[in-house]
Amino acid sequence: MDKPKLADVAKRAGVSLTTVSRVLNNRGYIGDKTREKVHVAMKELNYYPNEIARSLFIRKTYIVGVIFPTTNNPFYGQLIYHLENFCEALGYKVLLCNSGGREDKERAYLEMLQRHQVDGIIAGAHNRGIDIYQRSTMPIVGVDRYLAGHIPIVSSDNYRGGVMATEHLIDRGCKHILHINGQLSLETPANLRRNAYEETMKRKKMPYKTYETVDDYISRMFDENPKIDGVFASDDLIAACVIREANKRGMNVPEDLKVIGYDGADMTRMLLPELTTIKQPIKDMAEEAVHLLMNQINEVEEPTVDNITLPVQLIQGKTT
Amino acid sequence: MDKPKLADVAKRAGVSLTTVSRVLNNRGYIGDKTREKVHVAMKELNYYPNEIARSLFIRKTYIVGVIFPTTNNPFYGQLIYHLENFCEALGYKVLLCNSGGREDKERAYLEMLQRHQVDGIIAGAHNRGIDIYQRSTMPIVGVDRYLAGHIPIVSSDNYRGGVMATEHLIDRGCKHILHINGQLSLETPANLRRNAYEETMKRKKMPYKTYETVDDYISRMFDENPKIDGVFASDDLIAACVIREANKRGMNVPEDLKVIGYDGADMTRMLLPELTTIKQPIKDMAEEAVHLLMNQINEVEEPTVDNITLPVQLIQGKTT
DNA sequence: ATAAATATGTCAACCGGTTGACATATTTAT
DNA sequence: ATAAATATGTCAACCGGTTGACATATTTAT
Repeated sequence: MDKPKLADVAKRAGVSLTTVSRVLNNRGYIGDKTREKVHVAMKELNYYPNEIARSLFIRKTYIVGVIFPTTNNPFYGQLIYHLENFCEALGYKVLLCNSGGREDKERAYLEMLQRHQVDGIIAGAHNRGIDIYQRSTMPIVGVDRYLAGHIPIVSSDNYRGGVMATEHLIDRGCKHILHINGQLSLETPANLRRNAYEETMKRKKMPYKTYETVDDYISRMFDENPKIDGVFASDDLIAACVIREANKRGMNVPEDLKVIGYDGADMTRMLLPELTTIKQPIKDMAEEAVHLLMNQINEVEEPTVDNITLPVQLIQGKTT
Repeated sequence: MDKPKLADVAKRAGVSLTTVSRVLNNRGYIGDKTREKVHVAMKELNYYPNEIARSLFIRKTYIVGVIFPTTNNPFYGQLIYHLENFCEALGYKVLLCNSGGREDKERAYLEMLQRHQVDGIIAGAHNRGIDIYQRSTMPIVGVDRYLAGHIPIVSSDNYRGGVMATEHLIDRGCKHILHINGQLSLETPANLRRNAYEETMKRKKMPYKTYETVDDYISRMFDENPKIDGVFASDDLIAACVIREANKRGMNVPEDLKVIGYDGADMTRMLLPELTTIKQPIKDMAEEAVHLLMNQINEVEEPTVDNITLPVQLIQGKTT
């Protein structure tokens, strides 16, 4: 009743262990009839080779660890979907880690992944100061996160996106544009959106102010800025909340208030197609991330940390 | 430069392999100073025990395979998030499989998971006729999918939800209510929503018709039913598309057309809070699925297939 | 003072595969 | 006719841990 093993297959097929192994791995000489016999035996026994045993010997698991805050989010959900797809296409499996933004969980996951001998890690969940990233010599790629000096990053052109969003609102006639950003302490390239906003406003000699997503930042923003007529939200979910709050306060979008979001994930665009947003090339980012990781895993040249920045795109909706 | 192994730790700490193993697994007698020495050596070497080797011996991987169409969807994204969380809390890791609705991929994933010796599988991606489910004796739980006779299913009360949605539209005064459903061939408990719709309409002696999500079903629906004034969509994404199309055709929601969706995932409710919907208890479903799986893994009694059905809830928005 | 508990060690077998060395028998090519 | 290629086998070592049996030395409890 135990799982059949290679020895069981060999016995049933009337051949040696080595022969079965040869059939399995397609190496050495094997006659057609023998190969057939082995296959029949495997089928009859419902045999699946034990990858754990194989992994142990070849010292390679073909598993990639993927650490992000959560799959329960249009951006990450889509990114992870594509990451998994690209990995799968190359014969790699994905161990999913939802850090939920908690440093202790991220740390625990990193340790777990090392114990599990994953071949590499793709992460975008960094809470500063996780030294494992520093120490690690394992292949790692960061998505939209600075993890450690030697770890390459894939991100989209956040600065350009920030400029595009801000200039777009200005072009549409907004005079009092505010920005909402995630926590500055996260040290992500996404902070460039904020820099872009602030520098663009400065250049245009317009007043600017950034709110961070803490507590009741949305109602505070409205209360403190009665003349507000434009909001650049650093992601689409925030933009949706801003629109909701504006409506609650009797403001019409886009007449009284123009709102532009950021990310442009598939699901967001399905559910809220009217939202103007800066669309990140999520699929391309996933592809590049997997590509960079594979380069490291297969030790393809590149001793240089080559960060990759992909272009963004303004999607004109009806909220601006 | 190779990864340190248990023998390296033993040598550095000046103890035997057995002693290190005892420290690692907390068995047998170990003195405090010895334990300390071993820990120091592990830290100095940056040693992580090789779980692959351990798994091979104990014949258990603490990995659960999770197969769903995609993480790029509010419902599955949330479900998978919670599944991963509950697994993690119990010391299990998740191998993520996005089948993309393709039978060949699902089949390949199932085989891969068996080779990888996962302790169990949670799946909700079934394209009929995957015999591996039938043959398998491995712990499996289905979420909203009939996989095989002996595989327990977790789902929400789809029939009740269908009745609630339909009666709600009737209560709001709709006379010509249509339903949009996924493919009937999928044999999912979600088909009960359709049954509920059709039976409720029949009971009320009202005309009914169900469209399946193929080709340009939405415009066809509008074209073929000029008097349409209510739509019960079997998920929120479809509902969003219906609303968009209605607006395009100059119909106002909810004045001219009332629309109710299904699922009520977190992200949908953030992006489209005005949508009336039937909310599934996604987190609870995840919890039950993991619970049922653990029962199987740990061979807790229950030879009976106990399917679990959880209650749904109507969320009144502004689209009905 | 002595038995029991504690602390550590050595040794060998095992988990389920892979691989290289070597042997031998049968085909195939020149 | 003979060398090379093909087909299969046996054997042993290995991947990096775990575990049980057994031995011995030191503490602790009665």
